[in-house]
Amino acid sequence: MTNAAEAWPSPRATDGPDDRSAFALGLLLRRAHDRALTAVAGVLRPLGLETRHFAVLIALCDKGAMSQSALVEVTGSDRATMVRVVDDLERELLVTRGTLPADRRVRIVAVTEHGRAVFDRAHTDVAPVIDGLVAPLLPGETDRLVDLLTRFVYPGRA
Amino acid sequence: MTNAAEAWPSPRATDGPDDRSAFALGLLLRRAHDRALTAVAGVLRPLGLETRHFAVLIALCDKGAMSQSALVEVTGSDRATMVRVVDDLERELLVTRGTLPADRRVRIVAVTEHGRAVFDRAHTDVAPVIDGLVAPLLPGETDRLVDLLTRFVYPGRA
DNA sequence: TATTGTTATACTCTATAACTATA
DNA sequence: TATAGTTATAGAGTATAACAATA
Repeated sequence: MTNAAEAWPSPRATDGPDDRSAFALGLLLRRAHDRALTAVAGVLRPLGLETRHFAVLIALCDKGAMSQSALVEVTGSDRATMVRVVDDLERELLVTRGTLPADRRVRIVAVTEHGRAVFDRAHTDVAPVIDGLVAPLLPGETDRLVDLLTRFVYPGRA
Repeated sequence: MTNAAEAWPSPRATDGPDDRSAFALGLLLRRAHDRALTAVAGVLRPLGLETRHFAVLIALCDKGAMSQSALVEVTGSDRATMVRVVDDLERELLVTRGTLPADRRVRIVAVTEHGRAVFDRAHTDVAPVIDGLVAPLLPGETDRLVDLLTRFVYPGRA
């Protein structure tokens, strides 16, 4: 944190919570994501997980086994990355790769018991960090933020 | 960057606008940022700009000339990256690097007339895209989202 | 022909540290 | 000793395309 104010005669050379225009929305989203990523990644690291592994575990524990292509959709990553993420999880025995008889191209990824235990542990560790992240918001505003972001990300859905 | 065309619309991969828990906040922020980045970057590309160049131009046009370290603070990038971004902008004659007599280590970055013209053009082109991005939100909700994100990103400020 | 998953490769980004010139 | 800026480099992340198996 440098004292940008004395850097030049610009009245407010510090950064920009004052700029409320939608124009800064992209930058705002980047910083928000960065803040959340840093905090959550720090908690997951001791468990040997990265956020993308955690994202896959969330999907699997929340919605059940699904194909890798479905996981690609849910997490928004690409299929090449998903192969490596599932490789990692499989190596740690957190998930298994099964086959779908109806379509033998598809690999069904399912969480193991051990995987669910690790997820529960991660869940427990991450929860207070999330609470800390949203601490600047008033009660109810977190749900509001999640609601707005959800509708922003998934247009066309109610 | 993901190809939204492939990820959407999709048959029914059971993905997650239903999960409203704060747990998906990180993933939600990633997808939201990705969506905004893809859209804005597409508009800026014909102008020879990337979003980080645009972020610097926004700061300079909005708050006036400032040092590179101040730009690092505003944009949230690191100083090594900022050197290259300012290099790019300087090469295109969009900004100039000046010196601060009081501290000759500091390089004051100022937007040129040409730079401001390009910024205005970019601003004009990006505005409707932002409007399109926030179209799923009701009137007033965009300001609400920006407000919540701002307080999320800059805790400790009113 | 199209799609799922896989692999290999190339490219971009970022993080880091070393270096200068100033303070 | 500390800071602003610069440069070089290594590592991680991502995109791309080619490929095999299946539809």
